[in-house]
Amino acid sequence: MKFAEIGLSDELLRAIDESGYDEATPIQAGVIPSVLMMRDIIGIAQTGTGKTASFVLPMIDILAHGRARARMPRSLILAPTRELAAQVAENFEKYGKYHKLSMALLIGGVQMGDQVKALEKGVDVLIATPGRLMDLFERGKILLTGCNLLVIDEADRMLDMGFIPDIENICTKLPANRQTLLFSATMPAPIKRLADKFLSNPKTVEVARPASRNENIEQFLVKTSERGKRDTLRSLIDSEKVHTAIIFCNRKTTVRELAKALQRSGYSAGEIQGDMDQSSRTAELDRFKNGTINILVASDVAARGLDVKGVSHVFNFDAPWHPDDYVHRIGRTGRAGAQGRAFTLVTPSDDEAIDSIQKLTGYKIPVHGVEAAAAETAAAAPSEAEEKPRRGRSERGGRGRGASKPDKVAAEPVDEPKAAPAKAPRPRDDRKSAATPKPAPAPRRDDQDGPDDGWNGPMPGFLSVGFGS
DNA sequence: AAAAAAG
Repeated sequence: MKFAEIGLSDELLRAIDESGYDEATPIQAGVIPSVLMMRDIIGIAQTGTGKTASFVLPMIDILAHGRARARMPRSLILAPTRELAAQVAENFEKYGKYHKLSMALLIGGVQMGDQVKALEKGVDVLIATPGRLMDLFERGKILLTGCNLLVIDEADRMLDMGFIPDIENICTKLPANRQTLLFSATMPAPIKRLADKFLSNPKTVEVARPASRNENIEQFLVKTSERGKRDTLRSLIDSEKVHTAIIFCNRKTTVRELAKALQRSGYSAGEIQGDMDQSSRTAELDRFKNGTINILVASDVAARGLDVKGVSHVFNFDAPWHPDDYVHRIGRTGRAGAQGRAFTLVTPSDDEAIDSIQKLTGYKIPVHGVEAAAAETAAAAPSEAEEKPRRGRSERGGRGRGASKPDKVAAEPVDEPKAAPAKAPRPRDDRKSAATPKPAPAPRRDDQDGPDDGWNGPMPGFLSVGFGS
């Protein structure tokens, strides 16, 4: 469905057009008309499906008329992390450029002064993380009685982070006859209860089944050892022709150490994790988005919802403890129709985690063959001083259970690589390693995602075998 | 087991 047929204003259509969009995604086609008719919505979708625009666009038109009063925001969007809140704000700026809507972004980690000032002037759109919102509310800086539109974004993540009581609290402070939109990638029971309690006669729009496999993402397990992880990762990065990658670790300390190690090895890498102050977090994310760095080492702060265009690879340096996190992490690639590859380093102690991931997704992730061998070589002759070889040790995972069960064979062929558009060339990465010259990064569009935002996926020239379970 | 979010 075309945006022009969806019932949006001309000014908005112009902004959409200038952002390079024409066709609405399924979630947008399902949600936007109903929001314009003032219905409550339950949207079951992950980001990358165009979910954010599905509420931002109609909100801009709904809020186009009328005027905000001091301390009385007209609408409220709740997001679980600061980065996601900022991302929503960027969308309002992009699509609202022909409207004069006022907006405030209320997130922690930054000075309150500007936020309070904006509130005093009156805002049409308030975008907030729960903590800072509650804080300012309790200080009497916000009145929610005039807030007729509420969006709860990434509700399942809010649940994971223990925000549900806050959300309920906030809901009771809004007028009862408001419009409420709730978005969630999955629908666990507590979220259903929340929806039953605070939405009236909602329309449910579902575009991707939770934990269903995104066919655009090729997944692999890479067997390694605790000690061999860094070398395994480096050889993977080198052999994979990485354009842009996010590397997930389970711990903030691991994030920091790995980012440093990669920098020392000459990679153009940065980090993002919750112990960094907000300005560094934002700065690192910007460097990644604008191509100054092409590798971002991250904690799960970046696992969900983060929308960076054209991420070609996700590496799980650590297998995530919770299977849900796996789904969210790999979802940072293969977005908006592009192809992506996701590699998870597994050590023998990760068997359980991998089991539960495979159970959740119903997909047996093939083992990547070549790198496992490379890891053993690497472990026997580490390139970095801190990685002492430890000999005479079995690198075999799975306690031999699955080793004799090579059921799945060849990796699926990569789909026809899409030609990348030749505009906005990214800065080159500056790896110093001359032995393995990096391919020039594909050009990248920074303004939006889109199906043409691809890169040339390498054809895997190896066999994969099944992982024992 | 960790991370995130208020400070």
